[in-house]
Amino acid sequence: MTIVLHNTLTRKAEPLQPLREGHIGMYVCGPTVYDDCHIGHLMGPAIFDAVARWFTARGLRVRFVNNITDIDDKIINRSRETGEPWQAITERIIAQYNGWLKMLHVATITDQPRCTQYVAQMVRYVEELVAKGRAYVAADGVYYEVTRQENYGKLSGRRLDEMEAGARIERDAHLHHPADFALWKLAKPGEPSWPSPWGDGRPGWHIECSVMSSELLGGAFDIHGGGDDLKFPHHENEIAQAEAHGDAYASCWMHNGLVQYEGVKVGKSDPRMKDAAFRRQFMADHLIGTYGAPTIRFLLLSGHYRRPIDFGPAAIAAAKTALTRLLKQLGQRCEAPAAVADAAALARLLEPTLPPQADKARAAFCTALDDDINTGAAIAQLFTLASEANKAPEAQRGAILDVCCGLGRVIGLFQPGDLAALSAGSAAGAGDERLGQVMALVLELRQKARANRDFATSDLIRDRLKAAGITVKDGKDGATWE
RNA sequence: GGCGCGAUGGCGGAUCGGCUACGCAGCGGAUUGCAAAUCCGUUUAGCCGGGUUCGACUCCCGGUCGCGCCUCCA
Repeated sequence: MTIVLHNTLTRKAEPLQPLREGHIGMYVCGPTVYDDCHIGHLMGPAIFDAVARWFTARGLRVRFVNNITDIDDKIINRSRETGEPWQAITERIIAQYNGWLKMLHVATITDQPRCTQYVAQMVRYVEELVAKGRAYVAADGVYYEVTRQENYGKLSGRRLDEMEAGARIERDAHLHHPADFALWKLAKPGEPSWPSPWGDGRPGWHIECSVMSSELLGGAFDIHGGGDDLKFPHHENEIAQAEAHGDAYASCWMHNGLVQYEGVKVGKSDPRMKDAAFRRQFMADHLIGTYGAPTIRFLLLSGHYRRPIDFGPAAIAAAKTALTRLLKQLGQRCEAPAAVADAAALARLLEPTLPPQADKARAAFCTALDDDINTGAAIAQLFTLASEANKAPEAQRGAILDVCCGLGRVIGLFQPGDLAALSAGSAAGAGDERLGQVMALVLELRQKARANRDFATSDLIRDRLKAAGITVKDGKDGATWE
């Protein structure tokens, strides 16, 4: 077994070689908590949850750190605009964020450090950078000096002289170089602040990840993940700080593709975002409320993590249809409690003898995930397994579906309650008990009509209900509606 | 201007030097009183021009187009 991962730093696929035998330290940049969660915030955790789950199934012990930026200019500004205390904003959004992660079955995060909990360590870290002559104190804070670094820009593949030529970097009088960035920002009156040798203030954005990752995972760790948009400047600057500090930092960098709409990235300053209805399409509450959390997880995993994902309504609806079909076929076995699969659990799934085609699909599932966590190709094998189950003799069917369900669960699909979560969005009012009783009566009367071969009455009932937005389905165990 | 990524069937989206990806939609069939649902089967590919090769969607070179980053972003 060898897991191969694409490393952004080397731009090559490399075999995963844990720094510490049997263990993986993984750090994934989390959100700045100043506003309601959108799908971009959830993408990283969901994707890297699948990564962590696969590592676990392959016998590795994963420490998965996902930080929270809970102090930042945006938070301060929001508080000023709304009057809500900044701590109240961050607490509220963190609770919301964790709620969504739970619904998406993100279960592998082991640490969720907050920036404000590590300010003392950050101050110490910055002091060391200043002492080493890699940072300098200016009028409004402490800055990292990029020109003192040999290979600044190696992650994103850019050079300082080229960047200087770029028209979009504005010269700031007190910076030694336009690419220098803040390690510590001195507070203006009324702003939240922490003490430091340079005066009260708050940490810069990039320093928190360098500090928290090394605090929790050590100065050298296995994997650093995040959205593709963080490659520069955020991750580049993390590397810069860590190297100046004397740390090896992350061996492998993984970047997930970003949210798109009709082929174009949906970003913070996208002109389309000015339209409230457009913006709403990407909010977590809208997506999860409309399509169900399992659909969103499924969609996120149905391609390759490095590719962007288009969140057009048609694509999401297709994902929902496909997932619903699988879940229905798998049935009750998805409702059993599911733990994150370890090596023993995966071994149990690989053990049963299956018909050749199903066996091939099962093997292909693992191969796909070993190959840079190709969840899309892996999911395709789940469909193949489901299809093979239908073709197989009755006696083998259950065994194939058990394997299919089990494998899906390895990447966090097919969890208890998923099918219900999918229908919850569409069947408005289904939870109404009185409506349920009325419907039971209506269907009973219709059944009587059908028994008498009075199809005119039977169809009248069905058509009228259809017009009212209720679909009647005759199954072999009686009719159902939704 | 610099750096990087991509171009696959009606749509989304993988793999692979010769063998069905897969899903959605469509079509045909089974089932059904008729539908729905379900199941089975199935049509439609690989930007353009060169090259390597017995053979390329797959490798190499060139072009075209699209996208991302170079500023806040997950």
